[in-house]
Amino acid sequence: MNVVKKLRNFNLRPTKQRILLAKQILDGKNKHFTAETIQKEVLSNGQSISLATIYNCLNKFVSVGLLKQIDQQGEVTIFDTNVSHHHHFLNQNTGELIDIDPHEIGFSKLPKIPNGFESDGVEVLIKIKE
Amino acid sequence: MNVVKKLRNFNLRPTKQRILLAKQILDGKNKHFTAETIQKEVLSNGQSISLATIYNCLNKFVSVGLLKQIDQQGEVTIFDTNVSHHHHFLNQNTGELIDIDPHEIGFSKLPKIPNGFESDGVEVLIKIKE
DNA sequence: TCAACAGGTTAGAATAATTCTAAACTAGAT
DNA sequence: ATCTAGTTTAGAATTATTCTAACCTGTTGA
Ligand SMILES: [Mn+2]
Ligand SMILES: [Mn+2]
Ligand SMILES: [Zn+2]
Ligand SMILES: [Zn+2]
Repeated sequence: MNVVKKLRNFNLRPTKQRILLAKQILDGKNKHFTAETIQKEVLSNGQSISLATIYNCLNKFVSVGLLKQIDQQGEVTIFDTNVSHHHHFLNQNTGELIDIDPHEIGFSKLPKIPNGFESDGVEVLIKIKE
Repeated sequence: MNVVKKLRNFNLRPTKQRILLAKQILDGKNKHFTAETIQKEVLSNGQSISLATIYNCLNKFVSVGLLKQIDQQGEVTIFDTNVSHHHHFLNQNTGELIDIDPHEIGFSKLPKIPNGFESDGVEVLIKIKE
């Protein structure tokens, strides 16, 4: 079981629930999802897991770097399986996020970071509409 | 009363509450604030206004373009009196936003907008920490 | 001028995403 | 097999925001 190994690599006990979630979301494909949508997927798969556990697990996954958390527009937190540095299109009609490879964006000018601070990442959001 | 004129310009009835808020936030200085922080300011000024009204007014102000709404990190909505196109530093230590003039950022490369869509704005967020 | 009404305000209830509580369970070590 | 720290869970709590529905007020035009 590959997923168990991955969890162990991140010092996470491979519990039934974490394995279930990891199989669901860490399958190599990049996804954006919410806690609720994941629960629906799991339930419609005939399996079950509490929402509290999903939040516990997803937050844990984020804290070890298995997921990224994206807070944006409105009130639901979106999780992102693409933990490498990248940017997003935001489809304003649907709320859907689409990854943008960092190589597709180049800067010719950037502001100086305020004194006493250091940069902790630059995120570009390109809002699009039909 | 300048504020009344401004409200009228935006087809907003200059009610007591809107005038109070407009004086508080549309004083020419660029600010980022939440509904709660505005209420605290108003109350500590000896005046009073309900939170529902603050939300009603701020949302109205946003819908006519007097304010911008910024949803970011967590659950409180931040309003921005700078309605012109600009970017932000996000102080990760405090959650504070700092405006970045669009002239301070230049792009040497941007991705092509997906077919059937058009760009509706590019927002850069530079996360900083001490 | 002022009645009429569309639009605005408000307290408090409702909603909804997320976190907390505290009791039951389990993975992994010895 | 036993122990323990870590995990899961149902349901309660929290909290930002919106809704409800009754009351109020700015504006207008007779
Ligand atoms: Mn909102
Ligand atoms: Mn959160
Ligand atoms: Zn992404
Ligand atoms: Zn700003």
